[in-house]
This record gives sequence, C-alpha cells and structure tokens, in this order.
Amino acid sequence: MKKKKREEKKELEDLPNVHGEVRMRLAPSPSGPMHLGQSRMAILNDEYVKRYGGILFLRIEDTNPHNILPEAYDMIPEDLEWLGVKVHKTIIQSDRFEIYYIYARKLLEMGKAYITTVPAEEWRKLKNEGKPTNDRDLPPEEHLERWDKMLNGDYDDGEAVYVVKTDLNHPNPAIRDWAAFRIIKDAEHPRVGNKYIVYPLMNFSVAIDDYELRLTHVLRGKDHLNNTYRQMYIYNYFGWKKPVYIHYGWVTMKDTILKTSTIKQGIKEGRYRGWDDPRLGTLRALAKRGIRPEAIRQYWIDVGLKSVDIEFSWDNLYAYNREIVDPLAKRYFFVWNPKEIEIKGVDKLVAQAPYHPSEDMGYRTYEFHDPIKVWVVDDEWSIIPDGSLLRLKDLCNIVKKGNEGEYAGNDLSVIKKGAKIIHWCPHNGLDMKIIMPDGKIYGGFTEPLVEKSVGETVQFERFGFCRVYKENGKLVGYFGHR
RNA sequence: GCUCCGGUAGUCUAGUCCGGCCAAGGAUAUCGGCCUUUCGAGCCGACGACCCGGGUUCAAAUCCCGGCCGGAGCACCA
Repeated sequence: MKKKKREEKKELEDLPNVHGEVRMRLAPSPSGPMHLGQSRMAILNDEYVKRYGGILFLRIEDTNPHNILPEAYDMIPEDLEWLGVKVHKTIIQSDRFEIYYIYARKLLEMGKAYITTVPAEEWRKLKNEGKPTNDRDLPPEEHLERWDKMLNGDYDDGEAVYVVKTDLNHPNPAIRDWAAFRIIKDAEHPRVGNKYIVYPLMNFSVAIDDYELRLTHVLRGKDHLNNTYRQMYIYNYFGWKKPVYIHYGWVTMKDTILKTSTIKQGIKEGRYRGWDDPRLGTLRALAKRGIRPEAIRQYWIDVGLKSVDIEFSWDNLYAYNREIVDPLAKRYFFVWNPKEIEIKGVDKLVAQAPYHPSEDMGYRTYEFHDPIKVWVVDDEWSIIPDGSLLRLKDLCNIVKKGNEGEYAGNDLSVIKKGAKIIHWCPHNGLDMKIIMPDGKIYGGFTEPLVEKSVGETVQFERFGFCRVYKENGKLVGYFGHR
C-alpha cells in the first residue's frame, strides 16, 4: 500500500508538443550488451511511448565495423526484454546503406556537401581557422564524380571523405563542416561483410533515419547536443519537419565498470567471469545479483530527464529493489567463516523457522538428535563472553561454554532481558559461497533447503539479499544488497 | 582557447516558465527511539539545501546583471 503510494507520486513530466501518438527510438550500437547507463534512455523512451501510445523503434547503429561485437545483436534485444521495454519495430542501419547513399547523392547535387581529398589533419586545421579546403567549392558535378569513385573503390581508406557543408564561420567550431561518409576497406562488417566500402558516420545516418522513421521526439544525452545542431543542417537542407529534441544530463557512475572495451578485455584475460560478472555495471550483472528491472525503471523515472548532471546512487537503486524484493524473498541462514559448536544437555531439538517474518510463506523445519552440532559465525561467537546466555534464532537458548553451548530452554523472554541473538546453520548444511559486487567471496554453510530456492532471490538473515544459483553442483549466491 | 549546457541537503528529486500559499515538500542515506526471535521490514523523531554578489519589487529559489563552480562537445567513434 505504502509503496504504491510513492510510486504513483513520482512520475515523469509530460513531453512537450505531443499531438496524438508519439514515435520514438532507442539507438544503441552493438558493441556489447546493455549497461546501466544505457538503460536510462531505454526506460524513458518506453515510458513515454506507453503513456501516449505510438511506436518505439529499436535502431541498431552498426555503421562502425571496427566496434561491433556480433553477439550484441542478440544481447541488446534480450536486455531490453528483461527491462520490460516494449520495442515495436527493430531496424538495423547496416541494412540501410542504399538509403543513405540516395540522400548523399541528393545533397551533393544540391551543392550542400562535398568530397574532399585533403588529408584529415589539414582539413581539420583549416576548419578551425574557418577556411575552406581547395576542393570544397568545386562544382557539384565534380563531387558527384568523386562520389562514384568512392563507391567504386577508386580511393583507399582515408583518401577521400564526404563532408556536409554547414557554415565555416559558425562560432562553434564543433558545428562547422562535418564528415558524413568515410571509406573502410580494411574491415569486414559482421552482417554485410565486404559489400560496402563507403560507411556513413553517425550524424548522417541518424539524421536520415530519424526523418525516415518520422520520429516525433528524440531523447538523448546532453553529450549529443552538438550532434543535434549538426543534424539540423540536414533537416534544413531538405526542408524536413524536426522532431522535438530533449537532452538530458550526464550521469557519472563512480566505481562502476561500464566500458565495453574494458569489459571485453577483462573477460578475455579471465579477470571477469563473463558479461554478467557481478563487479560489472551490465544489466546482466545486475540481473544476476537479483536487481529487478522494475527497480531500475523506478530509479530512472525518479531521476527524470533534466539536463543537470547527476551522480548515480546505488543506495537509491537498492532501496527501490529492496522494496520489491523484501516481501517476496524467503529467509534463510547463511553462516560464513563457520565454527562448529555442540549443544549439550538436550537430546532432541526441533527448529521451526518462518520463511518470512510477516508474509505467510510457511516454515522450514530441522530436527536434531544428540549429538547436536550446528555452525555459527566464528567472529560473532568468539566475541561473546563465556557464560553468557544467548539465543540461537528460531532454535533455542544456550549458555556459551567454550566451544559448546549448554541448552537453556526455549523461553523467548530472554531476548527482552538482553540475550544476544545469533543465527546458525545445521551441521549437515550445504557448502555455499557468496560473491560480492566487489569480487570478494564469502565461503560457508547454508541450510539444505536453500536448494529449493535456486534461481530465486532470498534474504540471508543479517547478511543481505542474494540471488541463488547452482554452479558445478555447488550453491553460489550473488549478493544484491543489504 | 572556442561553443554549448547546468548549478535546491551526502545522493536523487518537487518548486523556477506564470515572483507571495516555500522561514522550501518527498525519497534515500545517516543518527536516535518504538516494534520485532534478522544488523531486514514497519512506525516515530532528528539531521541537513535554494553557488556567490548586486539589482528590480511591498515581496525572489523563482525575474535581470556580473562572477564563481561543475559538465559536455570541438573524431574520417557512437
């Protein structure tokens, strides 16, 4: 009840200029699976398309063959599905080269673009000085001829580049004439092979596709602001109606590993267990740790799309996740750094522990017969003074005597009198290790019944929420958060 | 250097467009209390912010000017 109230309260602001349905897009490049940072644009777009109705396109931007992880073509849709993002239509830019070429030719005919054979470095230098290259203002026929030569493969990598004219005196040097097509002969594209040698650059293909898809609204990071300005030249030259652009702020994620090149390298070198290594900021890693997509969604809704730069807060994300997971997670005991103790003075004990303190999930029951041995956490046990009365939660009270506990009844009122409560694990408990987000590993024992919760997120009492797996026949937990 | 964007508590956010109801609301974190056979959840309380300086005004977080600080872009990456 309470939760609902808050979730309803925090909503995204309305999108400006909505007339009927909206058409929006997600435009990831297939360099790896999706990470937390990218989930923001996916969620926000999805939220708006669901709110107003319309179409959400997934446009895979694979126009740089040097930076493609072939598996990512499948991983991205999987990640989106996990996130609960409803994609209506998927397009892949490498299917659309012919479309880009058509517009490229038109622009040349209009005299709004040129092909320069001036080396990159010199071209850049001239641009910064606001000067044209010696071939910029050649007649369109000449440039069309060069274009055909580019397509025919008459130039080698770097020998010619297709540039969109803007304004060489634009006060912002980032906006002046920008490259739109380059020649790549030295790489094979994972989808189209060697079919093309002239590759569009991001600003060109994006502008064309945004128009072709008749987008109404484009959400993108503030880092794309200058790209938006650049793309506007294309829209203006062709007289196209522009979508509404919204640039949201930069998110810094301290201590979070997101860079695909770093991850790829780490996996290769065996430092990471894979794309879902719990130390990573990929969605796969979060899923592994039992972070729910709804928590991620709520987090980004909470943040909204302001243009302020923000710092990502794991605490806030965990809080949303805890809210979702707490009422669902079964409770178990996990004893790390285990120490064996024997309970004396009783020959039969029955532990009946509820799976959940408030939800009705039933009980787990363990029966013990003399000799009764259990595992406790050594660092907890060792700081308890000899002779103290303490309680083994849901089992019994004992008085500590060295490495043994003298049975002291089952009267709960001792807690009120200040007896410390510790948790334990049956002596026939199962080996388990828990992997923390920083890579640390806790080894110990857990209750045999945890096997029934493989695949679920559970709470190890006084330890935290973990998702449980079975790897090579052994229980492994991935720590989510406290 | 040039161009652009932005600055509300530790973090995120509401309010800023259309100045007063904001001596600034919510979440999270932290601390304390209650409750509880978990150091979880719940309940109660505390802590804590309008970048600075001028100006306009009866009145400014909100409008204007200047400064300071932070960020982004200036790739034949996306």
